[in-house]
Amino acid sequence: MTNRDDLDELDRTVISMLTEDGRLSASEIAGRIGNVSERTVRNRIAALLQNRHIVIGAIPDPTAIGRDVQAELLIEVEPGKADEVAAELGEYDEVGYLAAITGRYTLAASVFFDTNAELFEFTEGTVGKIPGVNRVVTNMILRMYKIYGTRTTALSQREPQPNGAGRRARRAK
Amino acid sequence: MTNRDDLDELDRTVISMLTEDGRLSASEIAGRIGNVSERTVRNRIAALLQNRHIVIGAIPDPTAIGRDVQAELLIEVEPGKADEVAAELGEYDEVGYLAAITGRYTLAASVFFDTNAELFEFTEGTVGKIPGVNRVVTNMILRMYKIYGTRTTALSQREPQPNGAGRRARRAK
DNA sequence: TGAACTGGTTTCCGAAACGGCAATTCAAAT
DNA sequence: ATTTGAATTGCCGTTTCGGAAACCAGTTCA
Repeated sequence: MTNRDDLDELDRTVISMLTEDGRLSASEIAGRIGNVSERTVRNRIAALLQNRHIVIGAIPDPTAIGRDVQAELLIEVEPGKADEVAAELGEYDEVGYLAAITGRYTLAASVFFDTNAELFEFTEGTVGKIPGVNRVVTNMILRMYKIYGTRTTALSQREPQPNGAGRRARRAK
Repeated sequence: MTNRDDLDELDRTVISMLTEDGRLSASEIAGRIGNVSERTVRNRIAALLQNRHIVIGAIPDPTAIGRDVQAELLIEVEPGKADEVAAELGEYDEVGYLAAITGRYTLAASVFFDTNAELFEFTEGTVGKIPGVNRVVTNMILRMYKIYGTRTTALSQREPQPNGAGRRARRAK
């Protein structure tokens, strides 16, 4: 299982660096920190991933990839069935965020679709029919500012990364 | 600026693979796809990053790193000031998610803190005092199931990644 | 029609990073 | 002080990366 509270200073430093840029090399990280061998950093990263303290992944800007229909769902679930319903919802990769909360509703979720029809089908046809779901409130997301700690285009109108090229593709294979 | 709708099939495929594992090598990706040179994949990735279509980063499991106090904020903002307030809130890295929504409230946010005191200080001292903010509703997050498309420990009780070591650190440097 | 152009793709290459292994060092326990 | 389990480190062959130049369409313009 995942242990908490067993992260030391080094782990936290590594995590915060990787949060900024998940593709940083171990040697780069070690270099910035100092007094740590590049090999150790590599070990730590491997362990962090292995224990699922972190996950390294690409976070697409939803609108940039065509998922233009975004919504926040508030779901009222019959008492005692939250975990169950959540497990079911978690299976859909259109669900980007899902949590149990206090207050009027039981679950809060962020969902991304290509079309309104798909969203409707999801709320009505899928969520609404899960046993234990008593109510589903849908609030459309008008603008996404930040998504998992990462600013989206709505907020990041700053300079592009000082990275590689900036060409765009036209022909696919 | 960030262009949308200029992603072709290859881009989407690459993105979906990187979403699963942000550390996949270009050659690995190219290999799985076929008919594409490893170099091209590398070019595409560079472009995707450069245009901010995607961001690759480590996504820490909040509870795993000690951010045990998580909450959903619903914020009512004076008409016309949503962007402004959002820009301000987006600066805080305790804010992991932020979006403008339809419905009773203007903004929805997910925030992570180490202690209740910090959360309180944030809602009362920070958010509450931003000009244009009329109301702040705080719902505690009792359980996080999924965070940016990635299942958290609450849902991911499956096998660890077939990765490197599983040792744990004890001594920091 | 064909030459110049443009922009992505591909190849090539040296430098850097990675993964596995074994030796080493450290800290806690006896 | 000795033992012991675990993390750190160095080493090495393999893989991956970054840069530059050649390559190849499709497009524009004479």
